[in-house]
Amino acid sequence: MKNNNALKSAENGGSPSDEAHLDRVFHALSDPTRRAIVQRLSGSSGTVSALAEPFDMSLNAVSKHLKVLEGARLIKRDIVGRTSVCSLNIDPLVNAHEWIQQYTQFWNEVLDSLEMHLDADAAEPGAAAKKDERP
Amino acid sequence: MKNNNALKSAENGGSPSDEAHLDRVFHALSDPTRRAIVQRLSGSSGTVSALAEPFDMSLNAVSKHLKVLEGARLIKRDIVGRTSVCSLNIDPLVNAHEWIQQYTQFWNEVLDSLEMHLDADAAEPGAAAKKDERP
DNA sequence: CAAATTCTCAACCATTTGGTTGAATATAAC
DNA sequence: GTTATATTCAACCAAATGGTTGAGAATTTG
Repeated sequence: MKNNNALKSAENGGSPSDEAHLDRVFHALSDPTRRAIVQRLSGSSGTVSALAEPFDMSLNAVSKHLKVLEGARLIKRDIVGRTSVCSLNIDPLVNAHEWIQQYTQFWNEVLDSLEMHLDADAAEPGAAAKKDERP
Repeated sequence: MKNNNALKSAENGGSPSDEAHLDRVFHALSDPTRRAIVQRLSGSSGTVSALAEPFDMSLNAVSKHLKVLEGARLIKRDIVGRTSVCSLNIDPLVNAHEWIQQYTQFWNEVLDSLEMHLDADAAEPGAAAKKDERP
């Protein structure tokens, strides 16, 4: 198993009534503005007005988006003076990631083993694990 | 890089006006009924009524959910006689997976390298890249 | 052909969503 | 203390969502 750091943190802080939480996380990610905010916050944290600046909508609209992200626990806020600084929390992303991986992983294994059998140069066993070493 | 099969198929068939497609995929996954259907279909394909059977809602409601999943290209339908058989298409799942991975991956690397420094038995360099080879 | 099965389409309804504007709150600066 | 800045709250609105029921359309069965 890899990525166990994130997995661990997801187990700890990331499962409050699991299904409903996944609802909120996927819903939060279903909007392009909110995905852009996540993207932006993956670089560095920022205040509400800084986050709102690139978007062609009112500050209030962005504030609402931030509340949706906060509801999904994708961001946390630190109140600094009169500004509130938002930063990314990847735990719910890991939850979503894991949910999706249940299904992609199985099929990737099927396809990988299929390709292992179809590949002409797959003579030595165990080649499927080092496929990307081929330039 | 591994799992390049799914990555490849995602590049080919999975990017039609990318952003809007991600909207639809994440939205499709934000509903528990639809996630259950995806889960169910990951086992085997099924007709509309077979898929509707476990749920406490009308057949029509499930039909709508299937249409949402179809709109996100998460399922495809094969009309067999008077039944339509739905099956899973993981390409959009891989797209979503990749989007999320942009952010989880970076932090996993940070955390992994942090753990590498904290772990007592992390003496040899380059260990972070082969963590999952450890049984 | 008639009847039953499988599924979609259309209309309707309550609730949520994503946006707006305007007022209110709290902190910082003058 | 007054004014400017940063942010949220409240009300409102159009559109989308998730569900319902009832009427078709297509296919299989009797």
